[in-house]
Amino acid sequence: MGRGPRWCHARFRNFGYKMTQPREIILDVLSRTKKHLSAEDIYIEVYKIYPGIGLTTIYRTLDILTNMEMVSRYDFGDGRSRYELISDKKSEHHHHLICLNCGKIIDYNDYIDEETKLFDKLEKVLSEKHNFKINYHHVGFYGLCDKCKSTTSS
Amino acid sequence: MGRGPRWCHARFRNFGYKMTQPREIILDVLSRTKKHLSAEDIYIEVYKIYPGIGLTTIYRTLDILTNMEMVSRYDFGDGRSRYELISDKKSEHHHHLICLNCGKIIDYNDYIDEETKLFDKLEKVLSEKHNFKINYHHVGFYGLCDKCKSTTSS
DNA sequence: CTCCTAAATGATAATGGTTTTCATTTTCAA
DNA sequence: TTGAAAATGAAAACCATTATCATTTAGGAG
Repeated sequence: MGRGPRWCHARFRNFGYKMTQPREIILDVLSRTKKHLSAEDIYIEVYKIYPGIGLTTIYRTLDILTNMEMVSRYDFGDGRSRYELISDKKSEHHHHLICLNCGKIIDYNDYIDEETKLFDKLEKVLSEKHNFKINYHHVGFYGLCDKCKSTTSS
Repeated sequence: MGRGPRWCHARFRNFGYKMTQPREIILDVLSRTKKHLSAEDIYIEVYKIYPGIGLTTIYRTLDILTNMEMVSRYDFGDGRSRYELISDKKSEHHHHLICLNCGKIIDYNDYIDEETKLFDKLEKVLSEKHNFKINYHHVGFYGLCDKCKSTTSS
């Protein structure tokens, strides 16, 4: 997705939105990380550059970006949503390992071709069978990471 | 999982929990539905049979059942968790289609064998590669259901 | 069966992420 | 440059979930 500010500006326009400084900075923060940031994480980063920012604007911008399909929203079950810029590169498609103890998230794309093949087939079959328009899918493996496996008593 | 009250009672004991009437009723409600109930949904159902019930008990029991791996908790992104009794029958293993507009959830198990095969392999590879103990995985397809597809303007 | 203690319960209050409200500021096309 | 629509941010509201705590209950010991 990272085609620079020019491209983003046009895209915002196309969706009937205006490009503003807060939005630019939020996009910038998202593009500079590989982590899965929460709204507050993003707020803290944006605040360093633009202290006038309000948490509300973060939420509103993330909603817009999600609707524009520039950002994925994930619910990993820790009570807050996490956001990730969608890459335009197919090679960066990935899914997640989520640690139930510490919340650590690992991206993986092993066997992604096999997965893609199966999921393409599934999407086709399911969308026809249930007359369902599928926009995207989420896959997550939940468990205990390296550290928590040895630390946790459970 | 539905091996009757006798079996559940023993299982509770084994985990150091006591079997109580609220817990029995909650299990009963869960076993009588194929839907993906929220805590409040469950509260409403239990209330019909046992009006003394408190919402706190629903949450606590669901936590216990989740830890005992008798129940799956899902976050489909609508701001509330949903719960589903885990079946002991392999044939009832399934994943979900979630409507982003109305929240309708459809279970599917097409190509579940192929999926299982791929996921078993993935779990093996990923758990070794990242030294990660995988407990379970979630797969969800998000989009618009039959009705919402024709209704929604977006 | 009766007691006793730890566990469970439920009413209430608190928490915390997210959304709404609304007066003010900003964008951008004319 | 200007004006109308869109965006912003501070504050309050919302609402699912969790913590607190006094009371009740389950179920093993005797």
